[in-house]
Amino acid sequence: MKKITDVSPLEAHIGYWMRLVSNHVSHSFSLKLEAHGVTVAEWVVMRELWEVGEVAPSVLADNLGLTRGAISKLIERLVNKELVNRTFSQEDRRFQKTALSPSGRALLPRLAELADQNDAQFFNHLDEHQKNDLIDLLRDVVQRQQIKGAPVD
Amino acid sequence: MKKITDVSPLEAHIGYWMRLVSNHVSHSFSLKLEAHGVTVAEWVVMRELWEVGEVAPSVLADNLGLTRGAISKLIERLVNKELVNRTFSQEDRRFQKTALSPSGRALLPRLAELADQNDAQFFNHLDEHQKNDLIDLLRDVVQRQQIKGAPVD
DNA sequence: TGCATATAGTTTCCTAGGAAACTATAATTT
DNA sequence: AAATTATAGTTTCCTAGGAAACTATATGCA
Repeated sequence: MKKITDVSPLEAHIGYWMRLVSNHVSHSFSLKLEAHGVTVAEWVVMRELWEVGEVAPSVLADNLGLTRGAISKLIERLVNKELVNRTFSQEDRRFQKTALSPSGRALLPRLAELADQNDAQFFNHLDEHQKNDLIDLLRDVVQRQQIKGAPVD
Repeated sequence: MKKITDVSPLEAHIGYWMRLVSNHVSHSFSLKLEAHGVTVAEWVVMRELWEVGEVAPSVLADNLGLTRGAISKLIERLVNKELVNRTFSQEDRRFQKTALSPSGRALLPRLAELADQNDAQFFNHLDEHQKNDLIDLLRDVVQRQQIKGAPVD
């Protein structure tokens, strides 16, 4: 029987171990990106722009699960680094479009390579079967919990 | 063969899915804790104090992988909420000891229950075998990567 | 004893994102 | 046409943690 003051060990929770691993995967990646002067959030935005081409900041916010304030500041940073170009609509002056600049497009595959390396560093000791099972399991959680967006940090 | 501008899909990375799930597990837990006026970082500190009893802030910092500045502010917040007691050493006035207050000790099992519920919400559709395999896999990564500390956010 | 060094903890500065207030622009309603 | 409402994006305020400077205290060594 379970006493009311029973406290289960932290290590009994899957979420505990997953956060511990995930934090380090993310931190390790951020160190790799740092050499290129890019943060993880900036990488995520750039990667999304690589995928979708030229879009409004609000679309990025929706796709990535960020607020508009956050995207606004991220775009600002990326424009300052000349990795993203911003163009303003003539017809409706509320609208912008953002897209990777030539240098952003040139840099992205190199950052993607770092992402590959980072994932390999943490998970390549698993065989293909284990990796697929794990991804399936995580995808299943995402689907069950109706998780939207992308992990930005 | 691999062209230099090939960019692997985000969804191919285990780290991507793990971060996505982990962010939501953590966020969901933070919402549960919010009802009790406690943040995830505060929970982690309280949970550690439950484990180790009365210790110096620096020990908490080491155990949890936080900086001393961060622990200092966390302790301050927890003391203000009267969940933690702080005592100053007479022999060596540089030293403090921190411990859960009576109300902190009373609250902790209820928070632990929320942690159990949260983990269940995300992972209880897995059978015991799957859960154990997953924890083993994550533990193995932690061990291989020499990961120390605890996930605080 | 006195000065350099080590230690414990705090404070300041910086960065980052969310919430909400705000600005600018366009569309809709009356 | 004027006023209201909706939309896109920005700015401000707030919180939080890391890095590093800083304070206070104690120890070691000359």
